[in-house]
Amino acid sequence: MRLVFEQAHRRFPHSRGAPYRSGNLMLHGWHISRIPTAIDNQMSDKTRSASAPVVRFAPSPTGFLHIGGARTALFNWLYAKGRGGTLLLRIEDTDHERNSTEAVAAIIDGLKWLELDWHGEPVSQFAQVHRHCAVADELLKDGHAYRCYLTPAELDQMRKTAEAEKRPLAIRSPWRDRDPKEAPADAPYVIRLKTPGEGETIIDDKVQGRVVFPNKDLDDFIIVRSDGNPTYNLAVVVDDHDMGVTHVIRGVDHLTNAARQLQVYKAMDWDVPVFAHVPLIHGPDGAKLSKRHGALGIEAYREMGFLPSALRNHLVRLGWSHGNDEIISTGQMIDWFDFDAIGRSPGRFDFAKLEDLNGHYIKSADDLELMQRLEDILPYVENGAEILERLDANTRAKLMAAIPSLRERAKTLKELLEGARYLFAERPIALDDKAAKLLDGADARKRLSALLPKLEAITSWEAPRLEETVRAFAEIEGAKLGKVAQPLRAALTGRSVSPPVFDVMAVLGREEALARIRDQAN
RNA sequence: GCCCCGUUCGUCUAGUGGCCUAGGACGCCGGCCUCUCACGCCGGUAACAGGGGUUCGACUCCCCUACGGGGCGCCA
Repeated sequence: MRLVFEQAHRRFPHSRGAPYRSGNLMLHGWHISRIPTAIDNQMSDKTRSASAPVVRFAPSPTGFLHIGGARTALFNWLYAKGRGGTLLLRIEDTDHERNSTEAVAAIIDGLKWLELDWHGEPVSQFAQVHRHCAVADELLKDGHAYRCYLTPAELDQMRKTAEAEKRPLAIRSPWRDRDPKEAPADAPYVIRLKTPGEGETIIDDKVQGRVVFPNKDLDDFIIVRSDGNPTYNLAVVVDDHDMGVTHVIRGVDHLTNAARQLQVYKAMDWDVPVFAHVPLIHGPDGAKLSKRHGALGIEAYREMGFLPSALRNHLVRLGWSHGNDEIISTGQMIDWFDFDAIGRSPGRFDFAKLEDLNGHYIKSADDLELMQRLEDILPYVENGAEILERLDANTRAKLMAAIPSLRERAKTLKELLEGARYLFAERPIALDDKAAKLLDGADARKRLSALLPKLEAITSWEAPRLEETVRAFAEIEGAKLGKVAQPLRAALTGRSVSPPVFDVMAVLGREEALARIRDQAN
């Protein structure tokens, strides 16, 4: 399938006049499709109410879905869901050299895991080159753009001069007003947009407010490269327009692009979408997210044992608020989310808070869902393979039975699994240092021996009955419950920490529990 | 360097001129509960970057400075 995608890229060389492409691409089981034609749009327009927003999430497939992208996707999704709108997914793959099909798969996988759905098939921006070029030609024809024959060396010189004079570089090519007939034959050229040069470009941003850019600072940016490929700033505008996008919600790093893109909208006389540029997310130290810290792929969070609901909750609270609400269900998010409550300053990703949130969601999750998620991450966690090996009908039932007591003390699925290890341990179970110490005292093992017959006499092996028995025993012994319960815990789990011992015994089952106690009694 | 944006407890934030001796959450510290660990509960620590204005009154409005961030590609 990957081949198909690569082939398609090859089939449409980056030169003018490549054949128009139709049909869809398949990749990792996902269709990457063309933007529907105008006729298709008319059809789907009927199903959309006039006021319902159309938003899009447009990641570039240069890597995995990172946390900032995930939040952008979430904001778009929430905005659409809350208003009966549509979320579209477009892969910005025009820079074929830096793209990878693995990245597309990772992004799609990440979105699916986060449970963010979109409408239709993901769209490949690259598949639209011809349309982008057609628009560029139109711009050229109408005099809104021009061919520029400036060489890299000349550009470099301009840059240096600007720097020396300490003024910003705003390229206004001499070719802007030159007669095209003077153009050197066969020389490579780029197509630049003829921008106003004077006045102001105003972005009325839903988050950033009214942002004014002096046009003198906006240069005649390139819309088509010398190899005939359209650039990003042209492609987004054309695609957003063709896809009927009404609201562009993306990171602030695109704010200055919005000013440039606005020039394209104006030149084409197209409706301008509503812009909302949301602040970025920083790493724990306040610095920009980098690969070293913070900028993990979304799948890393899954492997750390976080629930998508918890991640969504944390993500939405980063930069957006609804009064003092902290734990916000997806339904509430959808109802409440709007631009006016988005702040303008960047937030930091806080693992401690995510863990706390995750703990809440683990507590309230459905047993079956939890079980499923647990099994899902088994391949990725330490000792997971071991557990996976021993997971059969019997152990699965035990795990299921233990979940209520385990979930209370776990902040992540990983911790939950860690707490469940006693279920999978094989006799004689190994004691950790603290557990060994609990059984070290002169009385501990003796007590276990004395307790054994009482436990063996129990007919209904259930937590309340077990507790009753042990408590009565402790009383007769004149010992505090802890003096009996702790050695018991050590014998049953090999550790000093576990869910309540009576629950442990119940979950383990009569035979296994008694056998473990016998192993440690003298 | 130039352009744009920001700055409330350690962190995420509430706050839209008087309700603020600034509230919540996470974290941290203490206590209670207790068979361990958690949970839960109670209590504590801790912030309006600095300086000028405007106003009867500024966390809230304006200006400057400092600091932080983003952008300034034939990347997206």
